[in-house]
Amino acid sequence: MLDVKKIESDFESIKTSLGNRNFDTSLLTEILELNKQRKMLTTASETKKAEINKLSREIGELKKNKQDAASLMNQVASLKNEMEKEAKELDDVQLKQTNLLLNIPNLPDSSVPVGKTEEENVEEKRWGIPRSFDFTPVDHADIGEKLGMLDFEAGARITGARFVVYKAGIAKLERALINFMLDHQGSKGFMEMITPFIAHERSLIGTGNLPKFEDQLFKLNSEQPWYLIPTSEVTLTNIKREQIIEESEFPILYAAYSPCFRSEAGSSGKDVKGLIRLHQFNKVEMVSICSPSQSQEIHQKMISSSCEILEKLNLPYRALRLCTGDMGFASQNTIDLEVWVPSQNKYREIASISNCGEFQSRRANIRFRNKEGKLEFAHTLNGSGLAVGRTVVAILENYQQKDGSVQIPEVLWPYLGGMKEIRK
RNA sequence: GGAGAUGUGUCAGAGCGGUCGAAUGAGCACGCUUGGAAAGCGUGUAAUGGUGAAAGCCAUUCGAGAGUUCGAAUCUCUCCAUCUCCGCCA
Repeated sequence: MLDVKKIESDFESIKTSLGNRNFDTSLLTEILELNKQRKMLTTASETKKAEINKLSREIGELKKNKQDAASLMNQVASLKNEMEKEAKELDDVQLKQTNLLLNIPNLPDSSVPVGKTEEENVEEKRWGIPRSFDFTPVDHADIGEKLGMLDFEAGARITGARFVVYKAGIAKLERALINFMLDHQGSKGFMEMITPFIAHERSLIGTGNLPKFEDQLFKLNSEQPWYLIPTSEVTLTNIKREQIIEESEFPILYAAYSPCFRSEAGSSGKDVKGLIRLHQFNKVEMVSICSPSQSQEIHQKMISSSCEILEKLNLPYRALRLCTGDMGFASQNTIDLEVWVPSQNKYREIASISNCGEFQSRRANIRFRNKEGKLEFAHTLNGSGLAVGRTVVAILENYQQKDGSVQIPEVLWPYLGGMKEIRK
């Protein structure tokens, strides 16, 4: 959430910034207008309330002395009437303003390239050389199905399209990757966590998934407004919701494995085959909560940590700095990692690492006490480390053999009881 | 799921419906004291919003929300969380 005071004082630059995100900036004008009303109504109703409070004290005095207070009470009654009307208007205005604010994305950092679409993302790094095959590489879904270890039909039978059943060797590979990734992140100082996989509305507002992106979430049919989490970024970040943190605890570094649930509304026809786009997938996620002065450095740390995972797995990848038009709602600066997918002959997203600045902590009210003893909003960051299903895609495809078997990256051998390849 | 209890500031813990943003401890900060420290003494110790150049003033906040009342931490209702007992389970 943006600071209204900032919108007031830096109106033009914020307008440009959000324009670069393809955002309809007329909302900003509306917010300023509401803010004027808000201030007026606040002053008006508070003045009346002050008067009422004063009279009430006088009434108390009179009553104590057994004197007649009827005329004062009449005065209060009529003041109260007006005050309540104004207070109600104020509530309306405030609600409207908050709703608008909750729908405004974060401001891109000055280092973010300006651009309209993903075409204008900037490649910052390329690592590894895509393998040249002496046969035509098969896509991962076919590899998995031929091995009898990825069962999309069973997934559809149980639940529906975009669900899968992992079996035997590939199920083990998925589990091994989770463990490997958590161990790696742990070695970089990220505390391993297990969080709920269901979160309530306030948490999802905190991270920016609500109110704007409700159609991308699975909502439970429960008494409480509960949702399946789309990523454990939600739960990890909200661990500190409404909390005041001592600066000495910073930087907080968390890592968690969780399944992620996404409705994928609006993506019909995209990546219909295979593991790339499922309603449920596994991910290891990193989250950091830190002070503003630390956040850039932590961002870098998270990026290199995830890069190292790909390097240890010997998977070719590239890093992109997302342009203003392609960045996520809550982010002010995002690096995507894309892994090489031979069957598609291109790089596909496998991680997204974002610095959200104080955008989320304003929504979730995550604050810390700085050296002067004053309260300040913390910075939050999140990043994949990594998407596990897509890592399986990359391993199956990049390590496939002509006979349909798949070699296992050496770093995973200890996680698989010494198993070095997957074969039927 | 059933029964009961509780929810106050950084923590512990008071609080007759009016002068309570809230006693008292502890903690913390500063000062005095001391060769230095401890003890002792003194002072200070919330957030958010409005207004103001500032000092300040005003409003709101005692788990959350609604209500009763001229006036609510204090009364009523709903919800949430925690604890104890019972039931049911992984």
